[in-house]
Amino acid sequence: MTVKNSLLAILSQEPTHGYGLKSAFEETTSGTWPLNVGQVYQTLNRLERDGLVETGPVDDSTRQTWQITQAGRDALGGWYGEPVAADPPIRDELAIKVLLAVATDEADISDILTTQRTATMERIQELTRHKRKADPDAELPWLLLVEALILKAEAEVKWLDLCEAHLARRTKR
Amino acid sequence: MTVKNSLLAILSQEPTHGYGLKSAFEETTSGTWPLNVGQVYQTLNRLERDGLVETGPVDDSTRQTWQITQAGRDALGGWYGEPVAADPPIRDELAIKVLLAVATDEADISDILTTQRTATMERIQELTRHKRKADPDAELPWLLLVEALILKAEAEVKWLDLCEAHLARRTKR
DNA sequence: ACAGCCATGTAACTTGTTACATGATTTT
DNA sequence: AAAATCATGTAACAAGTTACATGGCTGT
Repeated sequence: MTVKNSLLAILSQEPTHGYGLKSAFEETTSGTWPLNVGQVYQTLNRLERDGLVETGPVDDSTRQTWQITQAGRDALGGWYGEPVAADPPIRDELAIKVLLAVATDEADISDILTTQRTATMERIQELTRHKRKADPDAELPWLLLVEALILKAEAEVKWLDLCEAHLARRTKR
Repeated sequence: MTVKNSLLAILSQEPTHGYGLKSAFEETTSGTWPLNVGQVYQTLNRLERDGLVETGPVDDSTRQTWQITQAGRDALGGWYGEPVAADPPIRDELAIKVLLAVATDEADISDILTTQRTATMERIQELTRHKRKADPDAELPWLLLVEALILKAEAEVKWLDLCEAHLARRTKR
């Protein structure tokens, strides 16, 4: 749903052609989430099928633009109005992996935790470098995004530490 | 990939029949992530197609079991050995939503942040109740899971606060 | 007898994604 | 002239998910 709603959000501003949607999405997310153009056209067809967008005027007499319909605006309003779903929480690959490793008594559980922590801490370092370089006036979206990624990564490291503590405690007895 | 690898992890212990895989997965994740049985059979067919599992003996002379192949063990080892992918980071619906709202100058950006924070804080309260009730000896996986969800939710709230601070600062000038 | 769970399986569908074919325009 | 980017579109596939059909077993 994320890609669909994102395209609707961009189209809610002005009619846009396919490639323009790709560019706008990647600009807005500062290149963090690349979007294959092919997927834009696929998604537009699906949105049209569902009556959320329709073809608009041809700009420069070459490019086909798409525009949002009222149903599309309603759907977008619904997306903005509802908190992101947390029930059931979205599948957390790391949590599932660790829980399965614990449940199946996978020998290398400690290795798994260490490997993940190393990777995540390196990531935090890199993100922090980006954050220091970011200009909060000119690049507010980029800064917000970097901060989101850092906070997520930090939460992950905290959890990995908790896991180790629990497991060490369990092994001892 | 998560469901596929999860089934491999369970099968790495012992051959299991379809419904047993569903039960084992839900038990391991303490019911947090329900798994439709139909999906188990679908996934088993795909794993068989890829040579990662094969049909095993029929237990009780009624139920068809499945067992992991060497290729399956290799794939599972790869999953355990690699940190979960962070490049590009997995799509964060909330971050994308907020960034798009900022970029398109969506009027209700403050509402979006408030709605999300309210929902997430309620979630934290509920999770904290679960955490207090959990017995760390008998229910270690459940406790770990609850802690993961709490840490994630807390990071989300922190980020929402940061967003508001940045936006307030921007509006002022 | 009936409800509820255990159990298997298939069909259909959604979302996301990549690979490919094709060509115009722009930059070097 | 070559390379890069802009631009559109289709085919095919991967992964997740639901709905449905079907029947056995178990406890009340």
